[in-house]
Amino acid sequence: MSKSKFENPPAAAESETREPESTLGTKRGRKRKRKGNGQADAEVIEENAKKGTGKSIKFDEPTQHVEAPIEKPEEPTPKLKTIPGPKPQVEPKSQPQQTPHESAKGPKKDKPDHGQRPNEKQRKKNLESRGPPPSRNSHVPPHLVKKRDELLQTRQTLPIWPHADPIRERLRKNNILVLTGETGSGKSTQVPQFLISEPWCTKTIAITQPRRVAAISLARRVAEEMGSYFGNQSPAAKVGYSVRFDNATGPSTKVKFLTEGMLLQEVLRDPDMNQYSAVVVDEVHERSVNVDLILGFLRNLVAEIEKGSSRRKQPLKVVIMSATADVEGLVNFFAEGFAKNSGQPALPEADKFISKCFVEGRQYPVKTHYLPQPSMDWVESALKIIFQIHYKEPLPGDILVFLTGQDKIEGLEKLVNDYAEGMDKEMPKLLALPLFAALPQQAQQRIFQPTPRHTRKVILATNIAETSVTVPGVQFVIDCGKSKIKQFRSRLGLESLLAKSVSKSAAIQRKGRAGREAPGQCYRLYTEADYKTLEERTTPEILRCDLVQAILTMKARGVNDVLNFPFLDKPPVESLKEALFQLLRLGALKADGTISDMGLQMAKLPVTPKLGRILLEAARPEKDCLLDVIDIISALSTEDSIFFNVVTEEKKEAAEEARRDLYRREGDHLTFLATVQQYADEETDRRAWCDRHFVSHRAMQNVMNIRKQLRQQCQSLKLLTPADLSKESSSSSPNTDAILTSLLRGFVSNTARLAPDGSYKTFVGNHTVSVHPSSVLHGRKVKSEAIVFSEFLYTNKAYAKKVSAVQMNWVEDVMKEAFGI
DNA sequence: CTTTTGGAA
Repeated sequence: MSKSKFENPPAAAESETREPESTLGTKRGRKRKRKGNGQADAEVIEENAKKGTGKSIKFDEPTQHVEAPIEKPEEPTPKLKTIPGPKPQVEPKSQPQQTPHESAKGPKKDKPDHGQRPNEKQRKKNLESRGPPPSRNSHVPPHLVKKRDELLQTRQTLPIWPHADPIRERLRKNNILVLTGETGSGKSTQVPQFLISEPWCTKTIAITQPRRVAAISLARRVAEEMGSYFGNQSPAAKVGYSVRFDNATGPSTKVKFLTEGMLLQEVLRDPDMNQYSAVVVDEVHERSVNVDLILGFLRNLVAEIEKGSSRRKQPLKVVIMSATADVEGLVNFFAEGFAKNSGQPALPEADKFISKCFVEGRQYPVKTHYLPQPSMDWVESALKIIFQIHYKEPLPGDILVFLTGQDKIEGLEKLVNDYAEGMDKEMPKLLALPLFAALPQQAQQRIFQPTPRHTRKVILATNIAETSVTVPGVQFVIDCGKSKIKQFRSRLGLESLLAKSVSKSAAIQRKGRAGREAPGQCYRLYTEADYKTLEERTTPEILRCDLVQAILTMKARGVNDVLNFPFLDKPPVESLKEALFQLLRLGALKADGTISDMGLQMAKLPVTPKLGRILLEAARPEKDCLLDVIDIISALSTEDSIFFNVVTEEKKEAAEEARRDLYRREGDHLTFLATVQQYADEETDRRAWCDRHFVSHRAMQNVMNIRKQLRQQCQSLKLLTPADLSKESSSSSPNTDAILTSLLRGFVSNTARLAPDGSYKTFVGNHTVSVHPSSVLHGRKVKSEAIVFSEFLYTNKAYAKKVSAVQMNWVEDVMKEAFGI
């Protein structure tokens, strides 16, 4: 293999065909590549398990009895990972057996690959030099060894395989490696295995993932490839994972996949990351807030170790893995850390400290089509193109349509079905399948069922199909070029959710979805000129979100000077300051800006700072309503909505009737409390209870997991004693005043008063806000003098979501306390 | 009169 290629990403080699994208770290960075199909299957399995559709999942019954005092809680949650799925076999991220020679390279290229991959001879040579994996573990059962040896062949065909030795060499020389690996390169599974027997690798290797399902399925795959036990199957297991609700690591764990949030949580206890010899940060191009924080912490830590000012004396190896070819931003980012050390204003030769590596991926070519004219109505344009494809192109070949949201999806679904009815009976049929996160799990699963004979699937999806779900069998992508984006306006304390044009990198990502299994085509519902005007990158989340949580995370980990934290993209100073004030108002910071005891407690709770503050408030003796508030916070923390969203008028009335005993006149929060408590009290058949009440079983299972975790966490923070839990009886009526005033303490700025014209105006900023139609308070004839709400969201207008009625004097009291007026 | 998508001892 050529050394020069290794050190230099082949930027020059791809000039014309390369779609511009080279500003990660300096400008914007965002997702582009995705997982292999096999992994997607695993994701489906895990997803299925997570959402709890599988009948085999058993949840712990509610704790009416005394719960054993928790020293070391043993597996608080069901073992999702071992649930047998329809296809338990996890495939590698790419399917090399299907791409013998004609695959094109990378989603951004339409032309075939010319000799980037090493030839067979080189590959053989690499194998010889490396030899078969050592089989010193004779106690490992034969079936694991057999599986490992079978998988070895597949591993050797991965594009990353020949890079093994260079990667090892680079990391011996330098502590930091920036690795670009395109879709299907195999980096996530192979890199940890390349490093595990290095001389410096005396401890564990951590690999972070943005999503839980990915962490679990990758860990399972790597265990198989290594011929090792997995997770906590055996104390000898060398591969494990750690995600929320599920820690499967043991004393022998050498390779540990974990979510980004989990690593951050570990940093809280162990800022020097002493348990690790290496940290591999995967999927950096997705630029989640957590990944940005991790990169900042790592840069600080590595620089301190280098300087000798850290308590840690052993080196920490860091591998940054991204799907985008833009290494320079990341290299410069880390080089700055070293430059600061040496007191130099400019970077010394960055290459002396930081290595680079580029690994090609595996993708089939995808042909792009644009509209000749801009379209006013892209739902209609999509409809036309669906049928155009259907008439013109032979089966098989499913169509994936990217739309903005549920309403558009349902609209187009109906249109497709209507027009399909009028088709010639001889024609292949069309099967329209919606796909969005709020869709019940069962309906989501339909995209994985085999296509019926003589039928073409049309999957109508949100951007869930961009990263989270890999839809199989897609040969045609239709991309409307828009997606809904959440943006936080820190000045107004308001979030907006609006459809905006996607970035070029997102458009490329969507297009790539057509080239996973065979050459494909992508129809963009806009003109080529429009494409050229798109932003290069999706704005990183850290520039779009409320920074309160990120800053508390930093403060709790010893970063006091937040304004000088090494951000890959630095948010505006005003937003940072606004978040600092917010934390001060919540009592998480002292006046000098350092973290308070309360702030530390909040940082240890797995909820947003506002919700954490509410829990602490409820624990105060004056309020003494923590258990009830935990129930409410659990319901607020789940991503799925508890109450099914009913469409038709009759169903709406039926739901209203069925939920009558849950609804509370005080508002949504106490309605949640009643729902959680009744669900928890239901001991015979919770699923049936949910069906009767038009409540989402999946959401409630999630709520119960969070509730359990919060109860445990509150115990270890000494907010709850085992005695509290034992004397609990949900028959006693809740102290609603205490609950609502506790909520107010966290949601100080989420309050509004009734104006003479019948509208609500926020206390802070005097903005008009409407009660969201999903609230039980929506459309009330008698309005309360003031409201508190959990979310403040602008869509068609500014809405208050999850709303409770409160007394004016309560609001005034809490404002005095928070603002010190 | 309504809901992009991930994530947390």
